[in-house]
Amino acid sequence: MKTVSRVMNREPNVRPETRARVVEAAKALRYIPDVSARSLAGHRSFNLALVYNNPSENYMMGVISGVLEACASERYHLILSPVALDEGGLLAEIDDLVANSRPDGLLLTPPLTDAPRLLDHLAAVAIPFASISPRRQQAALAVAMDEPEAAEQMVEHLVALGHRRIAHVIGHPAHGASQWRLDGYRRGLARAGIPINPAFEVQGEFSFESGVAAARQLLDLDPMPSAIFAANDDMAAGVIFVAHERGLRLPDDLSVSGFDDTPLSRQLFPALTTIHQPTREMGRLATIGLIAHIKEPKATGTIRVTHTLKVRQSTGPAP
Amino acid sequence: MKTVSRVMNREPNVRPETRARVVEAAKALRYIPDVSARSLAGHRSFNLALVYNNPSENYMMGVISGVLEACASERYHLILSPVALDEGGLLAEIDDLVANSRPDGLLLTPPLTDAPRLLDHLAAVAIPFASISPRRQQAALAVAMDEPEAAEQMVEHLVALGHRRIAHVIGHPAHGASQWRLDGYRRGLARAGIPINPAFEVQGEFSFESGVAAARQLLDLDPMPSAIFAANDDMAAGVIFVAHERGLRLPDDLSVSGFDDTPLSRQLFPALTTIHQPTREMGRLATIGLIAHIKEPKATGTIRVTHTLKVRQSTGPAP
DNA sequence: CCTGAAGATGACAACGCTGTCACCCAGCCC
DNA sequence: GGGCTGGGTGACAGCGTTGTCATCTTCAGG
Repeated sequence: MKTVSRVMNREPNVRPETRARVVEAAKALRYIPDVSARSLAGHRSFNLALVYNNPSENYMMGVISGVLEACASERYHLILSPVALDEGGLLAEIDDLVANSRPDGLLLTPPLTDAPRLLDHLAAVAIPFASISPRRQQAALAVAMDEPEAAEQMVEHLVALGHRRIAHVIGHPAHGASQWRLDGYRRGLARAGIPINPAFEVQGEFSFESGVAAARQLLDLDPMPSAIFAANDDMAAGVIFVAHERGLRLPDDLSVSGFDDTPLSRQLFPALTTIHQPTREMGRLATIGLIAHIKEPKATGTIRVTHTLKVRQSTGPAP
Repeated sequence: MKTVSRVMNREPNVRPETRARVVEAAKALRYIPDVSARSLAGHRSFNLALVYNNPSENYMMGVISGVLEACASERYHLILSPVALDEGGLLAEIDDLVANSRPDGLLLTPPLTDAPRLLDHLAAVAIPFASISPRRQQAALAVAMDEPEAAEQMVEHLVALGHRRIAHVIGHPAHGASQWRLDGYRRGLARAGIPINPAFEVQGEFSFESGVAAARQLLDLDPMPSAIFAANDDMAAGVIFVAHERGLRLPDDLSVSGFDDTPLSRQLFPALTTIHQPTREMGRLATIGLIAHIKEPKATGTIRVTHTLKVRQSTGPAP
């Protein structure tokens, strides 16, 4: 019995021949270990929890599908935990989650990756977690993209098209990505020798509506920017909306670009130039890394993934 | 010990006074039943599986969030199971799911709600399931909207704006909703005394790209339709894309409408007139119903939810 | 050939609940 | 008052694994 257990769990110290016999017998009998019994006896749940509070459904769907893929191959289950952001509620919800579902590990997405009290709390209860795009690596494991570099590259693209009056719609202040992308934007301008114009940096919060508001503000300026780089696709959609509203031709009168490459970016008119963020891959890698870390606590580190500039029709030569 | 079990499971035959004492003690000791032990001893997993194969991420996110809400309140876990559609793979994946995760019930979304071999299989292995928008009620429990009625109402709206040349982009042939919406479209025309024009019914498959293709076909007609009603929002986005491409003014030259009221519909320009489908609520109700059915197998039936016509800026008076 | 170490195997007791069944007791009927 | 019914309570044996530890086997080295 114990030998079967060893074989099913890929543990060492079983003769290859014995192992083969067990595997064969299991197949013949269609034997599949019972998850409940395994977790009761083994003190682990084979559950991972994906904790999120993210305005963008498209982003989450990408992450989720990657996480699911990895979970399936590692025979773990995924618990989705949408949570509130306010600190009191957040900690209570996490406690609830941990008490009830006893996940073996957590996956955090921005902005939860940087909620100090949450991180302290997780450290206190000693539950391993992996972070996707954290501001700083505080998790055992992190998956990240070079966001400033990507944003800089977007500015470069616009500069190459002849733009000099390039505006930026900043993301939600609580997300690390907002700062990174803003930094990249500024670096891009600096590299092109374009001075920073404070009026061209408008605060948004990653939502479509905030993009609309920012665009109205920017397009009221005189001279108005010839290109607007929004920190995500949803806000870029808001910018495009306002541009259409005002009868501007895109990209002739105004270039617009986004960040994330969500499905939305292909469905807008004109199709949106954006940075492809491999959300699915990030979810997958974070999950695989987390599971490895659970099995072998010294497996830690940061995994880097690469972005791609997707040039579509929403950007063109400066007027 | 058994009495505690009864209290925690809200079983009858415990004196109110005893019950209160148990509840109090549980709170004082922060006692929370162990899920693994409960499922091992009780032969149920407290897992529900949401099985889906759906092109629309927005639709699924709506359903998922409703399902999660219900799961949280009923203390169940959700397992997400994206599956292949081809029959061989599908059944194998379901078997795998059932063998490994032993869910207490399944939630099906279109088009899986109508895959005959899948339904037979589920009946054979005697696992309860609930269907969201099934073509016919074959599940113990179904949640549905009056889709033909909703589509008819959309046509009515267009007719009221003076449109007579109203085209329809049909959804994916495997989805029951496609037929319902087509039926509703035809009923709407019939009621307005407008003859059906076969050239105005173009097959799509619910994707943005198929909407683009359908739109090109429809806008090449002479005379072209003055309004295009697409069977979902993604295809409507495709129609809007092509209309912009051709320099048509919306809604002055062409009215466009969709179905589902996904977030996309508010982010397009002009904002899309569509039918609001309460996906979140449908997910929630299906889940609650399924859990009720698991506890009490004679709880069956169809739950109706109501739609709403959302008039936005993509439809206007006929030219 | 013997010894010892390391590898391989298996016996057994948990793990923390629930189903079953026995028991107790109050209240009711005759 | 005796017998019966049914609600309330709890004892006990699993549920199907894994961790621990004992035992057996193998093989290298003396």
